[in-house]
Amino acid sequence: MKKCNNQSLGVSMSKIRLRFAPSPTGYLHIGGARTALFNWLLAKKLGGTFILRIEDTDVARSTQVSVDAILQGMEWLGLDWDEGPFYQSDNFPLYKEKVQQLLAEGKAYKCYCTAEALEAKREAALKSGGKPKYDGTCRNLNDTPEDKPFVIRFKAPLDGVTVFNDLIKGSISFNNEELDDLIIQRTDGTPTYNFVVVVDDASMGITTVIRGDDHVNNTPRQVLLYQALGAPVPQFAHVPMILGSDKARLSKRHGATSVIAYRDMGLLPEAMINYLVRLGWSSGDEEIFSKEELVEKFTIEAVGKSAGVFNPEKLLWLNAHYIKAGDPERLAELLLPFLADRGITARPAQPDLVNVVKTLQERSKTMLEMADGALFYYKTELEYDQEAVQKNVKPESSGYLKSLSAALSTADKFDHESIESVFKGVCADLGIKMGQIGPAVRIALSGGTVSPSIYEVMEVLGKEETCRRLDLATARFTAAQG
RNA sequence: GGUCCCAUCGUCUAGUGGUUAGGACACCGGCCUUUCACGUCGGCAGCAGGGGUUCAAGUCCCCUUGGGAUCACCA
Repeated sequence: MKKCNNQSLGVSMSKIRLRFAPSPTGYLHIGGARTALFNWLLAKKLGGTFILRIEDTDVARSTQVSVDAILQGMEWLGLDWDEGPFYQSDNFPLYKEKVQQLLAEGKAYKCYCTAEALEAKREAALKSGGKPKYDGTCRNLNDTPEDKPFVIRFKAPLDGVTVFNDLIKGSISFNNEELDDLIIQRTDGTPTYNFVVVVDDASMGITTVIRGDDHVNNTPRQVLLYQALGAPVPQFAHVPMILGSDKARLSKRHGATSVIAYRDMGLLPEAMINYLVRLGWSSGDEEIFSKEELVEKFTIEAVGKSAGVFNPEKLLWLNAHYIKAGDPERLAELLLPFLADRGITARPAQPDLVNVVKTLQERSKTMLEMADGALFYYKTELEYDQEAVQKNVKPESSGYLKSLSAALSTADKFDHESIESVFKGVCADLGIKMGQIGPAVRIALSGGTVSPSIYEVMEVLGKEETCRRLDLATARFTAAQG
């Protein structure tokens, strides 16, 4: 067992509390899933608490559909939470109270500037090369026009430096003069994001905030807010972004970005977890990690600082690995919906799906591929690949198939070994080599030139069905050759 | 543009002053083989550039370049 460093020891002793706080304005995407995973892993590793909080203060953009999609994504990945889901929309009274507190303490003020005026000033500043920050017009207003609409701004310090030690990126500092007086309550009385996050993280006792890189610039404002509220400042860990192959931020252009879309493409959740964690984190030269191993080995300090490019090929490789290593019974269950999409709506009795899966595990990169590969087993009437027939079926093929079928039908056992020995016996009797009969047999059994091993297919199909397909092909090949 | 962050093969990464710069995906070739795969063996390929510090720099410092994030009454 490795020694803990002081930092993680300190965290674990104070019972770490983490949260994942997505906003319900879309599905759970790759980046969010990884952030959730890192939170989950650290909570599990340190015996802490993982909280799910839905950031729905933007009532206009938040939807229940998105909430459901996020929950579904979390569930698929197996990222369960200890508390929540909490909804920020349930906490409006608390935010109101905290705003009043800051107002009473002179740490916030009412601002009567209109959005239009602000926008104009911002544009002017930008045009003249200045900074587009709030100019502080209402900061020291004496006469307050009570009848006009207003927002409430946080009175940020004008000078000094705000520093925080990021668990991933190290020390990050900002000059306070770069920060302006951010709005904490809108004209309509609803609170804004930066304020709400702080109030919630403080009231929920969050000790460590793991979130996307895109929040680093918000962090100094939030630190200031914690201080103004008299709350302890949590530790921060900003995980780098995930980029597309063009090094631009991952988006729809780069293919599916919802984790559920990957499920529908035939990915296994353990492959997704494994891929996501390795994108930005590593443990020596290891590539394959079970969740249990991750819980044991993961540390937030080992997460890399730089953005990573999403690589679908590697994801696919991991998926192929987990399919190969997976439990056939479970894979059979997971295969059902993909078969249903292909017209096999009920779980077929014959041939046994688990046996079918076993023949396909080593040759499927996705469950979707596996479903495609499984189809021929369940077709009563195969369509032969014409090109394959032309190339591989010779005038003598029908005779070979007939002999094979006859020999097979008298076999007392029908396992891999006995099938092989009968097969070889037939070849010897006919004085031919495997290559002279193999392709035609494969077409007879599967309809094409690509399938699992012939012996395996025969075994799974069973004697009766094997002979039926062989006989059927004999007839059809004969007919085709006239 | 301001601010903040980042920089090892095409990609994900190991590396914490002394290494023939390691692994993985992808790619290429050999082997295995009744097909497709799996597997296996081998190959290609990298420290962005420039200055320092040091006996010694991928590793420390500075600059340049490049990339990203962010500058809302969104989150």
